[in-house]
Amino acid sequence: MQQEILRIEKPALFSFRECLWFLDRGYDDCLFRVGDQEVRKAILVDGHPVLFSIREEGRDLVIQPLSGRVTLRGQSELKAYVMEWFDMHTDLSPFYTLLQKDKKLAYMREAYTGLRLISIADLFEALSWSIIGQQINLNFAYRLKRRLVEAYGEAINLNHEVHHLFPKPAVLAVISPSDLRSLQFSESKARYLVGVAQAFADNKLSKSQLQSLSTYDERHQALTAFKGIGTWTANYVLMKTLREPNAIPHGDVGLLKALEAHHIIRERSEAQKIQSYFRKYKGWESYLVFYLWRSLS
DNA sequence: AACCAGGCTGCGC
DNA sequence: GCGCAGCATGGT
Repeated sequence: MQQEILRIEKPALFSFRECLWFLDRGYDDCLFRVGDQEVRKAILVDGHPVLFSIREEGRDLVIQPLSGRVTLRGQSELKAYVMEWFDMHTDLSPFYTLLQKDKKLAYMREAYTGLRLISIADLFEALSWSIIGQQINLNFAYRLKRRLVEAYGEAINLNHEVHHLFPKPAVLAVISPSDLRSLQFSESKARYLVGVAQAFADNKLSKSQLQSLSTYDERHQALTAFKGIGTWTANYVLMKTLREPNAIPHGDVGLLKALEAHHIIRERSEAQKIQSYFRKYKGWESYLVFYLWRSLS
């Protein structure tokens, strides 16, 4: 059953190719598949699993549902999802003006033109992913995520390809942390993950509840109240899911590495220097972090 | 073979 | 309030 395609007009300073490049930068992410000119992904739309592809066509991004039934409401939901995934609402030009003034980073304007801060729209997925990624190298982190997703997530099969959705909180809320030990999660990491899943299942934590808080500090605090969510994780999620423009995952090893590589700091302990550097990017801190991450690949 | 990876908690001081 | 070991495993 071929379904109706959806179109989104691309904003200025948007490069689908740069976004795809970032998605496919050498890690084994199990939640989408990047092809030559397109990406395929499965998500829950209007309560139903839907597999879709995104490609470019002239001035538009074209979304093609590949399996699953998309209702009329689902269509606008799917469009909204894609716009959020690639941060298509933001006007990047103020950020590029700031970059231009920065001798060390001005090259990024040309090198990464149109790269958008790729989001993780789902709060539970973002928290799980950042808990998984704590302290270990990214290859290992992606492997852990794949094991978790393949063990507990729904799957859509199409043309001998399996497309997974991230597990629902309700599913992970009722497992035992020791079940995750066999996937090579550490004991504490397994506890954090199940604990967060239970918080979602018990409705003690949700994206909308977080969004209803009025200040950054309140949102940050609401997150760090849970075991396993420290300041790095909270800021990572505020950046990737809540799209806080001034979120900085302080202490992030990748960020520190990139700052060293650009001779912005000499040592990783120079917190003051980092703070004053970011002051020049007020309102665009998270974009700066994202572009610095991009520079590592 | 140590040492570090997209950190965090719990402990001792 | 601050420093530090321990965590599971892979890569260098």
